[in-house]
Amino acid sequence: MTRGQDGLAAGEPNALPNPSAVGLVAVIVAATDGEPRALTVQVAGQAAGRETGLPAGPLVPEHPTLERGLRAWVERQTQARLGYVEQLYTFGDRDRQGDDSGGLHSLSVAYLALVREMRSAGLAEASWRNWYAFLPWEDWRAGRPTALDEIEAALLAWAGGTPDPKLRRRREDRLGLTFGLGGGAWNEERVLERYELLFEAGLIPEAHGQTGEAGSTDIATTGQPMGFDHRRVLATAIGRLRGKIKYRPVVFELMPPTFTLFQLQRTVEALSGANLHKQNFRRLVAQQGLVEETEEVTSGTAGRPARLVRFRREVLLERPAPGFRLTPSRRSS
Amino acid sequence: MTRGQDGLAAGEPNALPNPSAVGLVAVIVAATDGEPRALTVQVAGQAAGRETGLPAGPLVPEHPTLERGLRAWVERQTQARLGYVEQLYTFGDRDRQGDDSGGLHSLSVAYLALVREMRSAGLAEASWRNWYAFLPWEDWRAGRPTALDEIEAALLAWAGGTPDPKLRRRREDRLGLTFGLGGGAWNEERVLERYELLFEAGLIPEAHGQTGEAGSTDIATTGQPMGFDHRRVLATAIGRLRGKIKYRPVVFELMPPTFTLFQLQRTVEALSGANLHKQNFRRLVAQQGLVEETEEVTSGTAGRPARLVRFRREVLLERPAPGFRLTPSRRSS
DNA sequence: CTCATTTATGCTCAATCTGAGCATTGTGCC
DNA sequence: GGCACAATGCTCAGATTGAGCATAAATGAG
Repeated sequence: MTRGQDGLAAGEPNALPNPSAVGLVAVIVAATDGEPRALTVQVAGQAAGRETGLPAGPLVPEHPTLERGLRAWVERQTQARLGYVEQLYTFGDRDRQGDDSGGLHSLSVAYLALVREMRSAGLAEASWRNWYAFLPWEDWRAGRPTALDEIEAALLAWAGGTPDPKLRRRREDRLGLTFGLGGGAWNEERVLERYELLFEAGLIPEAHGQTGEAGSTDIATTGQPMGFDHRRVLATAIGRLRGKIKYRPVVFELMPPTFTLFQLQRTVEALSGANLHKQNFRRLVAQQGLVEETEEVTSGTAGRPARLVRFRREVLLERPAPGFRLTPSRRSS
Repeated sequence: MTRGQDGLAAGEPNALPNPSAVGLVAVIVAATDGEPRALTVQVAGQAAGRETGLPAGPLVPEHPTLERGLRAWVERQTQARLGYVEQLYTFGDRDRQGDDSGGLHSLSVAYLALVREMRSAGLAEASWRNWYAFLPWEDWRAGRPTALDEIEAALLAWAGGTPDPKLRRRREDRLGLTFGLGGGAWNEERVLERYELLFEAGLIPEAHGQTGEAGSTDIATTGQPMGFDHRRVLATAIGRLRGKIKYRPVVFELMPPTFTLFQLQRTVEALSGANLHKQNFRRLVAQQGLVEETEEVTSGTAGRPARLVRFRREVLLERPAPGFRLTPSRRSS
């Protein structure tokens, strides 16, 4: 098992060679054409065959800092400067690791990284995938996701499927809180909680047999599975990012040097999974002073040409570094 | 080095026995009489003698989940139900671990826990300490901390102490961003960034020699040191908690079953380190529906008796689970 | 060339939300 | 009784928000 100088070996199967080893996982996010993408790799699955997963590998003590090591590795893989890197969470569940053959604990330290360009040059087995392929119920941009009809039915059945009235009540409460069932609102940040609920309810194939019930495994409804519980990591990343853009100007790390306000809006919408009121969005960006105009305007596209703007890096040094408040509109179909 | 059944051994020196081991660290927070406290223990210092630190110990694979294991351990130690547990961060800097004798990487997974009662029964070497003893510049409740005068002077000297004009500019920018120097505002959430800046500037004794400069080490100014870079963990916890109370009703985990609105306000102020406008605070709590009145009122204290209220647990199931927006007032001296 | 379509941009308006205070009401204490 | 100290009620102006209306400036179909 010789490795190069990389701490993380992306293309390789990431079955942990040493059960007590610590691993790194990265959710590397880009946004192109208004779609949110995550870098995925093909890994050796638990069963035979290969399956999709996130870039991951064992932690090697090459760099003085976890983040520094991750940064260097990702930048080499994606040929892109990392605009933003954030530690997400350290997962240590023995029952969710995928391989718990050894009795020893193994940890995965997960990171979120935002990149501007999406050339994945070199990396043969890696590809950028729309992240909603894995979590279809999270995309409300075209209105309520159709996947939710089936999901809700299955969840209600799951909640009602227990004889214990107290447990049933608790399950129903969780449904209301996470999926907005029973009059609650959809909170776009509760991505992880929704995934975990589906997992418990047996709707996630990765849970194979761990939770008694078995439900629909239609990929169009419950999304494409990933190896090693990596969908949980992805869900964590999306939820975190959706929260972050509201109070920190991190979206700009995904944008090209100059862009139009509408492109910016599309990107924010892609991340948050909801549509925004256009005029109010520009007003927000304007008064926060997040961007400055360039001389150029777009051309060739449909509609009136838009002015190109660029991110005002100075805002990072100003006030409580603002982001975007998200307020869904009814612009959807 | 026999240990009990506890994954974390609090009273014991936590010099990692195996340099590749993963450790847990916990910031256990309580609030009594309007003061924020953290549970501390005495540990064997890097040099001779004992010094203060946070409860920590090696991770043992006893529980299926990291959080579950930490929860069980803390509850046993503090004799209190943990209201809230949150993973903070995983620290992996080789140059900050305190002992980096072995070449291997060692990680510390840090957790934040909130407890209601503060009986630390049993635990001989543990004690609750006002967390501002370790970070005196973070407490603005009695007005601008006097410690800041000296700190600012030292920081300005540090920033100006480099010949490279670009580096100097960057340092000054960071001073403005974190400490509000040069016209910026004080952002109470940037606790960690402030600590790290002081660390870099050589004002933190724990940095002994790692950063060239050596500055004031007056404890009243730069706070009481901790072993193993645990002050960084504490700073992370405080910053995180200060952010959290603004949008999640976590303060209530620190309150007794019933309390007055003013006690609640005192607790929020203790955590955030800033004073709030009283009338607006109650208005906020009222319209958010965070509490419900009880029959009882206080007596024996100075001033008009206050109505006792209790937390409405139902809000956890309602809307985007609100917290407190903090807006400092000028009530301070 | 003209019109329908599409996107960009400017502006308005009412409903809230916020930050700051003023005023009044109860209690324990001297 | 008069004070000091809290608890509560209410007001008010300014800023923020959520929703639209209206207009301008391109492209592409016919």
